Amino acid sequence: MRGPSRAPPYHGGSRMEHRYDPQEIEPRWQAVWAEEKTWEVDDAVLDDPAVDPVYVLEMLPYPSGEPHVGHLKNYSIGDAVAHFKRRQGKTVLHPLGYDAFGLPAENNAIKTGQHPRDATEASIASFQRQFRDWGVSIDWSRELATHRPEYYRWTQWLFLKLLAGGLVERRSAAVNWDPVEESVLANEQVIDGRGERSGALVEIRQLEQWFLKITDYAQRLIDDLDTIQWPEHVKTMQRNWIGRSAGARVSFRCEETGDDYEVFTTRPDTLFGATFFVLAPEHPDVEALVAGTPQEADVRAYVQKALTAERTERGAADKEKTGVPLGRHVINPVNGDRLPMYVADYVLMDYGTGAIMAVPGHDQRDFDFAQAYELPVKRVIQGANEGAPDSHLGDDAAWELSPEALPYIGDGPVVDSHPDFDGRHNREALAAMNDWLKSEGKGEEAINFRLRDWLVSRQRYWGCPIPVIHCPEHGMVPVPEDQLPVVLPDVEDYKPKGRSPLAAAEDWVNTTCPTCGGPAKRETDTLDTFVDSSWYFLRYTDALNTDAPFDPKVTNRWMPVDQYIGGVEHAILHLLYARFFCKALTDLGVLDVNEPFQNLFTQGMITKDGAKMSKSKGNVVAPRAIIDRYGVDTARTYVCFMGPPDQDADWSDEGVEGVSRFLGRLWRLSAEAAERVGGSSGVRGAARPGDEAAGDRDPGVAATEPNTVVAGILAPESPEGDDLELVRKAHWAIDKVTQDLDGRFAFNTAISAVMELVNAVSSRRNAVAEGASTAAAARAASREGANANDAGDAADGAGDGYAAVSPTAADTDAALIADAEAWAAIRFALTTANTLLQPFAPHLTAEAYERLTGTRVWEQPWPEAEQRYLERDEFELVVQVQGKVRDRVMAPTGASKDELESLALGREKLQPFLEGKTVVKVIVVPGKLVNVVVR
RNA sequence: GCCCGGGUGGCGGAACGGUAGACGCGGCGGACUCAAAAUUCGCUUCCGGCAACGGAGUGAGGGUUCGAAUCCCUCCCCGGGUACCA
Repeated sequence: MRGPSRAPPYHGGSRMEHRYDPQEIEPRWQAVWAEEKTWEVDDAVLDDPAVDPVYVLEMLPYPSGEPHVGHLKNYSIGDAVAHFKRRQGKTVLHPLGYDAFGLPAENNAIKTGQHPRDATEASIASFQRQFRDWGVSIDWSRELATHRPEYYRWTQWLFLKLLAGGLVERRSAAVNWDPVEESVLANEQVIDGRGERSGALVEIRQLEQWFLKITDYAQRLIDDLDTIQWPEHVKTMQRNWIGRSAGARVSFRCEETGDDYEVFTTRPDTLFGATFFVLAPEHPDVEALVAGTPQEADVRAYVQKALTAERTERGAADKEKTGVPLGRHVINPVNGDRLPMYVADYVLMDYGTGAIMAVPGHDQRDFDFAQAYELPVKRVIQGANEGAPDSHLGDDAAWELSPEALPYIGDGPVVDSHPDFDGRHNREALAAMNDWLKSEGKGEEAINFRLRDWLVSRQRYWGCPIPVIHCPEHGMVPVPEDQLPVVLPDVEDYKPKGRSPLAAAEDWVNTTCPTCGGPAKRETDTLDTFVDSSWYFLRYTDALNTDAPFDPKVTNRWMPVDQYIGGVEHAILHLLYARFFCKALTDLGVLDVNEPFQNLFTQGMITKDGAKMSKSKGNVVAPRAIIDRYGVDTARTYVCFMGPPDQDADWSDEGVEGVSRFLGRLWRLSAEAAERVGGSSGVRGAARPGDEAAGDRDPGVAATEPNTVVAGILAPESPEGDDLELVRKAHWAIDKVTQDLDGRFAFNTAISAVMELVNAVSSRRNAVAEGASTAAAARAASREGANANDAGDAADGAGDGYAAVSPTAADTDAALIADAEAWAAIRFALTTANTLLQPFAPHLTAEAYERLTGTRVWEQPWPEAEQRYLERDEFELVVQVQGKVRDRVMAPTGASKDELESLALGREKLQPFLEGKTVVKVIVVPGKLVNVVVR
């Protein structure tokens, strides 16, 4: 029936070669990449000015047990970006490491006695194994782990730089104490008054702690958000967290003691409305103010209660206002009013000055308090709709000035305040009031931030030791640089008992003072792990440097990270700290990186059955299980196909199945096409068992091989008919996928475009293989002027999927040629599909591409769509009446508006809708549609 | 409460202000097979109709426009962040 040299007919999986076997393919290509160190990049390339460095980075994973599907999604996205950039000619840095210090390993140690290092190293080994199995294109030569001395040595070094630069402070502070973890927590780690990890109610304690002065950078941390491309909601979260408020600071003098109390207010325009004054329970002067007075006992009792109250309770905005009078008074500097002083827990010590002027007329909280304690309420801002003297709107009830109208939070004219301001709009008067305050020496304009300094000390074992020595003579002495690292000692007992477990390591704690050589003790607190992860991305740029954390010449060239990818859960803490670190180190001359992450992509969470995955719910999807079953290409492609990658998506086993089917189809078609038309002889790369395909080619077909090279892909020279359509589809896919990948992260639609292409290939292939060669033959014959009827009949036969008649001998030659042309188009389309899918499924596409072309897909430049295949000489014109689609008709691409209009108006299908109506207007969108407006 | 997102078939989701529902899943029907699996072909928003076709339709209600899922206003629901921040 067919020529003896033909490849066996396609039977979908009947032959070994056609079976998609990811378990066989994937390790083979991973071995090639590992062997050739394909993804390693030498910093020396940076010396070449022609090199365009791109830094792609996923957030540092915390290694615990096995990686989960969130990691899979993270690296699937990041790796797609890295591959895409490489193939666009960039030199890509794509490293990986481990955030290895931290509480889970330590808590495990407390429970089991296993050294945290051992547990951590075991987890790292497991993570590393999986990441390698995932085929992620990582430069493993730069791998790091924050718990290793060769890394934390430089964490300590940087800490000392910050210390020398005045950005580290040790001070006694009211801190969040987690009674379960027996450790201090940063404000950011307290969620609803409970420890982030332990869930225990947090207590407030006064302790000596280490702080990094991030507040010095508050303004810059806000301002520079404008210079980076991050999701707007992440920027907003950071802005809110930093919480900049503009207002004024004003001093109130205590009538009885003569002491001044400064307050911060965002509403200096309501100063004249203050009717009382409140201190926070933690305010250091509270005790002294009432000492020896009749109020002392009540105040003490109240403060005691307030301080021990649970934070959740204290923090609730709808909580009833409570407080106690201090029996003291302050004088309002602007009008001499005598204001009673109170202590009340609705005033917080750690915002502003811990003291407020209370303006119940224009503040809800002050108003609530005033109501509860029957304090006077004074209006100093006129409501917009209230009591306007020049009212001309009649006797509307809203115009009445009623006590219910207070508190009035809005804006309006200033009243009953000061002759200079009364009658002016409050917002307008603000600046003048600030000036006036300043000239009168009563206060001044001020900015206040919600952001607090970063508390970095932890009374825990498994962290980076703070490299400081306490000497009885010289106080706090930094460990000299040449004595770094201060190595974390081994201890017997990991359980914190209100102090760091390190305190028990006596041999280690007792040391000598670097200044005087006398006996001294080491600092026993360790650093918050967020410190470790605030600079790791700098270390990658010069990971093997043993003389410094990094060489700024190298680091500055790689930085900033061009594309950072991770979960939104780090939107505030990690990202803010890392930004602060870079700014501080830049100011200290260590570095020149103002913003570390130029572009940020936050991936959505993968849920299962609509819920967050968790062991306790038993709804965890293990990447390992998916990969064992379907291969990693399927897993990676699926997580990118689930939906827009920045959105949450629910895991679907059927969805994975669908992607697996798609890859299988691409594989079989590619394998068959490679066999049909043959790959190039220059096969290199991974050897595969039973590889005989390369030498097993049809010489007849080889003669008609395409010879046009388009962006590294062999393309048919002048395809026709269905072949042309297929080639068009391939170029359409190139265009679509390129746009979707280029900064849009529209991976789901990119993959669906490749699916469309493969579906088109499949149709064409079936038409050709299933006896339709008859049709092709006839088509070829008809080009040579043969009988047109034959062509028609044959084409009909093809439409049914059967060859109605046996091809004649004369037909066979023509059929061979037509067949070869079809296969050339198919091969081109498949080559394109593979090259476009490579960022998602690097193993399958490497194998298929090599079979199809004899070259390595990852070494190929990203393809470019050719305009001539994107354009058509006809398009489907949509014809609307009153905006409703009534007809569609093919129209020439270049047609003028007039031509399109008359074409549309002449359509028969339109007539019923035009009958008895007058055409008022015709809208013509060239290349798109005609809309007829009738009346 | 405030600040961000988001509401589109049975499901995940596509749609520069211009054909709503690409692609995938699921479902239904067919081919192949002794049979099944795998593969493959077709149909699949809803309502009416054998069909051609017609009508409705993107959370609800209004508006702008020749034309709105898309832009504007009001409201409802869901998710996230934040919350006595003066």
